[in-house]
Order: sequence, then C-alpha cells, then structure tokens
Amino acid sequence: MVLQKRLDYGFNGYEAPAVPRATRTTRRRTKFQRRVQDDQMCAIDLLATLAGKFFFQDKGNPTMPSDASTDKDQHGFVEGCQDSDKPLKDELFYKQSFDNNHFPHFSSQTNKQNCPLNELQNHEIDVHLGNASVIISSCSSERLVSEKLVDAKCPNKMKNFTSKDILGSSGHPVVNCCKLDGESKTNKLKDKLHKLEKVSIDLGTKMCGFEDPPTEKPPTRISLGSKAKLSKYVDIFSYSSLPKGCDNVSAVRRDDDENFSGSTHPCTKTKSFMPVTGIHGRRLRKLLSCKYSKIAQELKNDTLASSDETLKPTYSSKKNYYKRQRSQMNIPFKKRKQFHCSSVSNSSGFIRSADIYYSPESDCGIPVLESPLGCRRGDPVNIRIKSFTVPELFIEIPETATVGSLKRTVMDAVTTVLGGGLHVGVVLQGKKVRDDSKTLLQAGISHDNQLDALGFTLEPNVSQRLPPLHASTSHSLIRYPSNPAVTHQRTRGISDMLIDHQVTSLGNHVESEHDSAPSLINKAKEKSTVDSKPLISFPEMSKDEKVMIPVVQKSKPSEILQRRIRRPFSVDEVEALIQSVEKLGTGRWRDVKCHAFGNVDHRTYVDLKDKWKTLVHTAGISPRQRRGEPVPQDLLDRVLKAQAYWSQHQTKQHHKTNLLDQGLPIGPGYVHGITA
DNA sequence: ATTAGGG
DNA sequence: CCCTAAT
Repeated sequence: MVLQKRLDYGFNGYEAPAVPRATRTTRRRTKFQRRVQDDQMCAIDLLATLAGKFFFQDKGNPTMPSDASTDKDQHGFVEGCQDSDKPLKDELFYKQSFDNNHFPHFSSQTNKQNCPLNELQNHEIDVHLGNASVIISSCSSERLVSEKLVDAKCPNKMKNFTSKDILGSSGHPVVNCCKLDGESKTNKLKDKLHKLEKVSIDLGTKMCGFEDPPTEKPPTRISLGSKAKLSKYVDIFSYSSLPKGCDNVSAVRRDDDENFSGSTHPCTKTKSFMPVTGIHGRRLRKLLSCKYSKIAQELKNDTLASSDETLKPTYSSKKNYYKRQRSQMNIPFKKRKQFHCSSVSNSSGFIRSADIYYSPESDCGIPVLESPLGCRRGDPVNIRIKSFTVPELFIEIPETATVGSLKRTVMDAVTTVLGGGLHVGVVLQGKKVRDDSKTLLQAGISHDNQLDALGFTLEPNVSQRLPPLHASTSHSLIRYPSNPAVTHQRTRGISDMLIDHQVTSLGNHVESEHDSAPSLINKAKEKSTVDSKPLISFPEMSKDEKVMIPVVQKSKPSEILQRRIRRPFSVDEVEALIQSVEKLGTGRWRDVKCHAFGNVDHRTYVDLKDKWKTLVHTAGISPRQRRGEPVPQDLLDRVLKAQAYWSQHQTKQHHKTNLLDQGLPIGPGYVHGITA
C-alpha cells in the first residue's frame, strides 16, 4: 500500500488542494487514518478493477493456521497465493474418475498421494468463487462481466487432476468434485472436503484478462444437474448463506461427504460453504488471489504434459505472475480497459443480466453424477452468464468537498454495494423464482426450456450493514448525476467519471476547502420494498438508471489530512535561499528559514531543506533534464559551491560562533571570499 | 521542535 | 511535498 501511494505521488508533481496545513498534532492524529484510507482505496481500486465483483470468499476461517506453509502468511496474501500453488496442483486438481463405481474403494495409499489432506487444508485459502472482470462500461452503468464457470460433475472416483483435466478438453476449466477416503467419516474430513470443494470451484474459475474482450472470453458455464437445488445454485453467486430450510443437496457438492460417508448431511453443514461473516475483510485478499485461475491459464500456456510437470511450470511463472499482478494493480483506473457496454434495466432497478446461453450437450463430456439421493442422473443445464451489470453509482457531493472526501465517498459506496454482499435472484420468464429449495427442474430450469427466459438479479445487501437512512444524519446519499456526456464516455468507469466530475466541479478551486461532508441530500429517498427487506431500498430506476447508495460518512472529516498545495520556488526565492545557505550553511534550516523566509508562512524549514536538496540535484544534472522554471546557471553554480563548502565544514561547529541570536547572522569566511 | 534522509 | 527516525 505504501508503494501504491508513493507511485501515485511520484516525485515530480505534487497535487494537492490548497488547504491550510493541519497542525502537527492533527496530522499525527490523522496519520493512521490516512494510512487506513490508503489501504482502503487500494482495496477499492482492486475491487473496482482487478476483480470485479464476484470474488466470493470461501475461506471459512481466515485465521486458521496453515500448518506447514507458514511462509504463506509471512509473505502476505499475494505471496501466499502463490505459495499455494505448490500443493495446489495436487490438491485442487483432484478429480474423480469414473471407472469406479464406488469411490471409497481406491487404495488409501493412492489416495494420499493424490490428495493429501494436510495439503488441502493449507490451500483452502484465498479461494474465490467464480471470477469476474470489471467492465467499466461506457454506458450508464458499470458492468461486471463475470464469467463463472461452475461445472459440477460428480464422478465417483478420484484421480489425479492433470492439467488436461483442469482445462478440460474444451479448453475451459472445469470444476470437479473430489472424493477422499479413509478419514472421510470424520468430521474433520468433512470440513476438508468442504474446503476442497471450494477449491474445486475456484479452480474452475478462469481469470479473464482485462484486455480480453468479453466476447473472446471462453464462455463460462454453469452446469448443474437438473436435480441441483436452486439454493445452492444461487449460493454460488450470491455467496450468501444458504436459505433456511434448504436441502442438503447441492449441485456443487452433492457428491462429497454425502456420498462418501454414505450418509446425508443436514443443510446446516452446507452453510459452511458460504460464510457470510468476515467477507468484507477478506475480500481484498480474495481479490488478490485470483492467481488460481491465472495459474490455470498459465498451465495451459506452459503446455503441461503430466500432472507432475504441472508443478514446475507453475512455479516458474510465479514471479512473473506476481509482477503482472502487481503492475496491474497499479494501473490507474483510466488505464484499465473496459469492454462491454450493454445494460438492461429491470424493475427492481438493481440488476441485470444476462445473456444466458444454453447448451444441451455437456461439452466437457463429463457425465453428471447421480444425485446424492440416489436419484437418476440429471441432465445438465449449462448456463452462461455473460455479464452482470451493476447499477450506476449516483453520487452527489458538494463542490467544496475535497477529492479525498470524494474518494472516500466512492469507496464507501462501492464497499457498501460489494462489501455488503449481493443477493442473487433467479428470474425465470420474468418471474422471480423464490423457492430456493426447488430443483432447477422443478423451477422450470432445464435444458428443455428456453433459457433465454432465465435471468439473474443482483441485489445489494446493505441492509444488514447499514442502519436505515433516516436513522442517522451521518449518512449521506451518494449520487452521481447521470448525464449523457458522462455515460457515453468510453473506456471509463465509475471512478473515472467520478474523478472527472470532481475535477470539473472543483476545477481550479483546488484551494477551496478542506473536507466537507457530502450533503445529506435525498436521505428520504428511502422507500420500503415489500420483497427485499433491505432497509435501504433502491428506488426504481428511471430511464437514466441511477442508484442511490447510502454511505456512512466519516465522523470527523475536518481531521482528514490534506496535502499542501504545490508551490514551486521562484527564482527569487531560490536566490534568497542560496544566499542564506551560503551564509549559514546547510544544516541550520530553521535559521535559514528565519533569515530568508522569516515572513513567508508556507515555506517551512523542511521545505527549504528539501528545496536545497533539489537544487543540488538540479545543479548536478544536465540542463535538459531540468524541469520547471529554469534556475539561472549562476545560481546553480553557487549552490554547488556552497554545498561543497559546507559539506567540508561542519555546520554545527559554526553554529556556536555565529551571532544569529542577535539577529546579526555572521557569514562564514566562505561567503565573503566568494561573493565579495 | 529540528535535522537528515528516503520516498 | 510527505514521512520518519533521531536528535
């Protein structure tokens, strides 16, 4: 995060609103806050770009010790992700083969080789469900093109998961369930299986490059048996807890413990599948952990031949991957491409989606296993969700608000929407399918149907995180005026638009004011909706589509530190500085300040010290490389001489002898010798 | 509060 | 211009 900040700042151009410099005390107090903000912004940055939106956290317990690979934690999430590819290949790529009728019958030895549980548990971290790339659309709304692939298969036997398996014959990653034996009957194993399951899902996800036009992305498929319960189906997307009363059968996990242990498990068990708490905190991590999918791609590129070989290539590409990821993280918003632009409005206003594509044949050629209940084998339903559209953020903020507050506001808005979790709704033929316990078949979602009629809705789930709008004045509505000019901009996303807005609004009024809280307008916009209980409902979208997002305002915006405006030194100032330094020497900046800039408030001794530093540097480089108002060469010469002189003479020694205290600074002989 | 340096 | 460790 620090790096990020530095990069943003650079060393050449300072950009800051001109605001009164906070007192040191204040600055100190806000230091921490600022740092947190940086991190948050970074997170948002990632959220909005890198990831997109459907990075569902699957790791059940973030704090869970990861035995063996402790370095994973030490290296941070990114590194950790990479590390996980070690066992990853083994662990994740487990696949059951179909040659056996009964899974638990392979030798435990083989099993262990193929799927060491201890390793599995080490890598259930940073798993994300599904993947999505953020599409910043030129349309009025941000698009999340998410291509998820959740190809549920339920082979009966486990086998090594080779790269081939991973990629699938079609070249698309597929998710496979895995089965373990031995300790399978223990709860511990069950947990592991759950984790494994998650991993499997994750694996099946494919990372889409930002540069890849959506249309070029391999289609993501959701293949569920007709028997799959809708609840699980939905969970895959919503990452929300299982609906109460759900069945124990799920499309994704149906073959794991149930079949394995030979017993059925109550749905409560399934809940662990989608932990709802702590999502927020782990989200960033998740975002950064897209490596799994990335790896899958790399495996592909590396043309792996055998499962054994998969390890090497993966490792070798680790660094590169890391770099790439890093660099991508640092790409400014506007640099990130967007590709899609199409949105459809829906009555609820917050949704959309869906080009669903249906494919009667399972292109992976993997048979769908039988349901846990021992039912017949169901026909797979392949659903392709081309993209999700996230409603436009509508932010309204006073012109006097600072960029910083705007950013925070946006951040809050985004986190509110994404961090609050999303509920996925299934819409069939325009009707919302509410019964989560229904099977797809029962719900009418089968390959026999025209899946055109199938749609999904994404609904923000902010009600649980935010009190009702009217509950507190600390909430403000963020709205962003949707004007055609903006919405039609291409290759720009919400953030850019917002920034632009800010720029436009504030213009040169950079020196306007310090943080001011966004106006608390339209608070009453709240409208209760019968269906969606969210306290904060989203008004119906008008044609121009806009969504009001309540945001929690920072309690003490006034304390938010602002960077001072940049004030280039004039030649006169430089000369004064040089003269003073010649006399007083370096290392006595306080005195220099008093002597040459005593009445100049905005030039602190630190500034002068910094300026001297840059002057020395400037004098040492070729004129061509200098920037800004050119400093006369003669002045630069003096700088070098003075610098050379004072570097030879300890300034402090002279300090004792000078009479500055009396207001009669006495220049060293050097000055007289040179200037006189 | 200053100073010195790295960012 | 910011941030910090040392003074």
